[in-house]
Amino acid sequence: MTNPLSAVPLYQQLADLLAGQIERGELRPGQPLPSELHLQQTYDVSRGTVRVAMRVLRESGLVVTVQARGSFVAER
Amino acid sequence: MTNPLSAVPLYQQLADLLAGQIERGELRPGQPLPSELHLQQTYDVSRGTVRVAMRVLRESGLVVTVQARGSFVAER
DNA sequence: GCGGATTTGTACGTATGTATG
DNA sequence: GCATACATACGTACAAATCCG
Repeated sequence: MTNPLSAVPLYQQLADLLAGQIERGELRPGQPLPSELHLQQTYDVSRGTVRVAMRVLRESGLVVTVQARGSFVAER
Repeated sequence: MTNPLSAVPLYQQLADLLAGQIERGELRPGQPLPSELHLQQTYDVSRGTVRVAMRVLRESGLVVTVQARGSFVAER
């Protein structure tokens, strides 16, 4: 899914991919995103890359993360 | 200098420490901060921890980072 | 209330790429 | 070409918080 050879960093590709799912309503407000482990296995990237992608999404206000619970699509 | 046993994360302690130097004028606008390598050796933390601290400072608008040049105290 | 499983948080290390001087 | 410095990406380990039986 993600392309390691692209000039776009993997973490950005993953963030874009998830942002797209949110914007298209495939992931709805309040709904949990897949866990870091799930994302890392699904897209074959390291957990660190997943975490950076999640940070990008948090900074753009798309998701909210709670320790030991998960990340959720932000309301509104 | 930083305290690994504190409840405050190392990266936050380092960010606070550098922010203090900036706010006290020990580091002035436009002036470069020590390199990641220097900071990691000076405070005996990993480069990853230094990078997270620098990210905190960037997000708070205190510093500006330029790849291959360094991080600088933000103007104003 | 306890213990284990799950999930995110912190911290470390290493390797390689990119840009600057 | 070489050295320096930040960027990306991988890995590991353990801590902290939550959830569930």
